Amino acid sequence: MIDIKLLEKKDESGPSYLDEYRKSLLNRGMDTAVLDQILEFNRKRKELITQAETAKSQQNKVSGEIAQLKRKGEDAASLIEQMGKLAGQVKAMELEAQAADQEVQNLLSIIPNKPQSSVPAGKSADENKLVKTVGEPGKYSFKPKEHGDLGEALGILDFERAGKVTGARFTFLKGAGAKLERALIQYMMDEHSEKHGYTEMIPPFIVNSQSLYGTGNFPKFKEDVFRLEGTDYYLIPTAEVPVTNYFNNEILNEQDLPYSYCAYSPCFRSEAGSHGKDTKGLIRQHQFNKVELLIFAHPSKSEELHEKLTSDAEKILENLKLPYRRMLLCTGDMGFSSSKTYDLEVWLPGQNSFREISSCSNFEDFQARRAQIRFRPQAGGKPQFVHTINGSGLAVGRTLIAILENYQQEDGSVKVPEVLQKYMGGMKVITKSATH
RNA sequence: GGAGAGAUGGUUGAGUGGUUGAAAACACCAGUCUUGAAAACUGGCGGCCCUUCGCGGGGCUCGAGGGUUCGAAUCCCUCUCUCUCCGCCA
Repeated sequence: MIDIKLLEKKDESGPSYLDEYRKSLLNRGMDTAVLDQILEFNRKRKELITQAETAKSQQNKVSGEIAQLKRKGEDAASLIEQMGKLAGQVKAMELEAQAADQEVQNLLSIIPNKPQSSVPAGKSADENKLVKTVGEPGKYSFKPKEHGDLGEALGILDFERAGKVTGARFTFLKGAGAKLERALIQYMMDEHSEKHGYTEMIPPFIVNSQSLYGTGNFPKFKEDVFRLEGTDYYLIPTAEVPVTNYFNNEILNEQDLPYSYCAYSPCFRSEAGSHGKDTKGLIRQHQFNKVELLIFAHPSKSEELHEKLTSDAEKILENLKLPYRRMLLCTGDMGFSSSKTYDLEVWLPGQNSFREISSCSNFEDFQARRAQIRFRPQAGGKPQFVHTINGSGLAVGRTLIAILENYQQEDGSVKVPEVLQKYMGGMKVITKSATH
């Protein structure tokens, strides 16, 4: 949620927040008429509130007088009758004011965050900016295979049976594949909690609609999540949802910031609207594992901590010796709630391309405003919204893909990255004979 | 799933229809005292919204949402959550 007060603020000296926000909507390829509607509804809302509150003030005053009279044992019948009429009017005015407020909230909840000034304007992923490339794609004396073919041949991935048991976009991991997945989770959690200062967390994998609203998934992207029928429970699309809402409706102490968490969870996505996209292999599944990094930051520190969080995620790729690049997303490719996003893309020789493996965003106060997460400045001032930052550190399924494709050998076996070997019981190579 | 109890400010905890936004204590902040700290004393101390340049004024808020009433923390209804006992269960 963006701050409506900023939208209303006029700036004599330069372009106003409203002007800039309007421009950012255009950069995302969106219509800006909604802004005028919001401002108009808000003007109306204030007018109605003032009206209703004047009447209520009168009501409170006379109620007090009635109490006085009664206490003295005097007659208050005429005042009570008079108030009976006023009570009806007050109710009507309140309803009107509430309706206007609801309009404002509804419209406000479907407009995206305002990008930071360092975010390049652009319509699509083609206009994202390359920040850096780390590592060299390996040289192969043979044609590298895709992970799906490799995994099936090794007997560690089974797409067909998953299709039978559940449906498309699900997979069985088996033998060394299951072990590798587990090793990756373990390794990432250890690395972030022991070396990067995050507190481990395993959140609920099911949340209510309010939490999804808090992170910005609702109301606009309802169709992306799985709902448990007949309930207000939803399978989480990412640990970001439960963890961000961990502090919802709380006022934190300034000196306790930042709070940093690394959270493991499976993620469930309906992938509505992606029919026909990435149908092969593990790239786009309805269920996948992820280790998520999340920081509740002081506003003055959020940019710095966004950089740190992104580097922390990159460290995993570097330790696994996987070539990757960091992209700065342009306005058109950025998520709804984000003010700035870096994507980390890992090199996949089997597909001869870079694919997203982590997305690290600074949401500033956009989510905190929705979820009401604040801190009290030490000077005893008014509570302020914290900034939230999060990113995958990393998507485990896609990391497994990257390992299969980057570490494959001509005979179809796959070497185990050195840092993972101790988590794999010392296994150095995954071969077909190792599993059945 | 059955039976019961409960939800009040940062915390504990009073309060059952009329100056109760809410006693008290603790915590916290500021000041006095002190070389400093502690103790003691004094004062302050929820959040949101409308209005005002500011001082200030006003409204809402006692788990959430409705209702009764001139007036609700207090009465009624619905929901959520917590606790105890029983059943079931990894």
